[in-house]
Amino acid sequence: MTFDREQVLRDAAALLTRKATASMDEIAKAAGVSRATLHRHFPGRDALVRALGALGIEQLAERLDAARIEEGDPVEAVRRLIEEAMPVSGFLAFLYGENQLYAVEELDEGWARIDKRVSALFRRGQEQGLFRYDLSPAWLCEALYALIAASGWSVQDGKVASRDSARMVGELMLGGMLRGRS
Amino acid sequence: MTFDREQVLRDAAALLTRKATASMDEIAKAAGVSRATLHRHFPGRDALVRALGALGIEQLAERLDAARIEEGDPVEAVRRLIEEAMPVSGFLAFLYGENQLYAVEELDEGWARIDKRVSALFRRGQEQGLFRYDLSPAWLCEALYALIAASGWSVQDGKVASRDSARMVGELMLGGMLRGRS
DNA sequence: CCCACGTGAGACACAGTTGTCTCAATTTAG
DNA sequence: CTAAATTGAGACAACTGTGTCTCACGTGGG
Repeated sequence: MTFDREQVLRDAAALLTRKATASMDEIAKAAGVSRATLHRHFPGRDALVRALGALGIEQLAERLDAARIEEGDPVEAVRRLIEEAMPVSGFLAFLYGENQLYAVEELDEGWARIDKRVSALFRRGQEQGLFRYDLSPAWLCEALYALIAASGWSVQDGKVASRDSARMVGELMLGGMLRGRS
Repeated sequence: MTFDREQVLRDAAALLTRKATASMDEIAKAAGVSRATLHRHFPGRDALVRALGALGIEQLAERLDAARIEEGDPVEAVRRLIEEAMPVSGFLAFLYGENQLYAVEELDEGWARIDKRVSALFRRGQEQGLFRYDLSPAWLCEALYALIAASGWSVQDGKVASRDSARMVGELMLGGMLRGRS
């Protein structure tokens, strides 16, 4: 049967986010392949972790592109960002978690680029008088990633319905950061 | 010199939250003791993890008590809760993260009790017409833990000033969940 | 000053995991 | 149907981390 590299990396990210100490054998089982096959495609645990980090960065960047966060009304851009990020919340949780499974410069750089774009969106909203100034863009970024990751876990744990998750994150996040409220 | 059990567990929690794969030697170094001493006080990695989980549960419960979250105005109770939880955000991040370093029933039970009290606070606020109904207590709990944990990391990373962290969490959280807006 | 207690350092045996390899079985493509 | 490609299973060597132990050293109390 065919080896679905992307699916294996998704499964690996999901497991490693919850159990960073998972062995290669456990990862292989979670991905539905054998340990030998995993080793054929990734020459070592380190290579596997780097590959899933790189895929995560790539897919997150694609989601930001799809959300067109540099365009239009910042409030709507934040909503689109949340909507688009949900399907890759597993990768976001992995990358954001900084669980130090990786210490790869190119992943740090990739993450920094993503963070910069999101931070710029929050700053843009503040400059337009839409978002509160007293909540720093740095904090708003951290909060957003934490809520998206948390919602991914909540969906996985059945605590939140998948179709509700973007709205729940969006309402809480935007409700807290919009200006013009008491 | 004296062995400060609580400080060692705090240091261990801080390291393990960021690096779940940290070895006993790394944990010992982070705590400023030798691996032999760590093994003298905790008969194994498993015992250490259980001990820090138990301490975390105990201290979080004490913080909830100090915050008196069952009393008075729910909005003020949430503020007090956030304020009191900040000093133990490291333990919260560890327990909430469910990184599966532990699978100890008594820790799960302890966490479930804490979660129940926090959930009851959100429900009480909803019943009094103060908090939005469309954001479930389950989600509000997850979001709160995620934001408190994130703020702990942000302080540690220098992205947020320690004195600002409770306010940042509180404004975002309460701003998003209060009724009578937009 | 002396003794008891506790720690750090390091050695050592053991267990688990990793990485590699081989072979049989399965799948896929022609 | 056949051949090539790929996978699963398991063996094996090497490596890492754990848990235990011993000894020397430092600290504190009497």
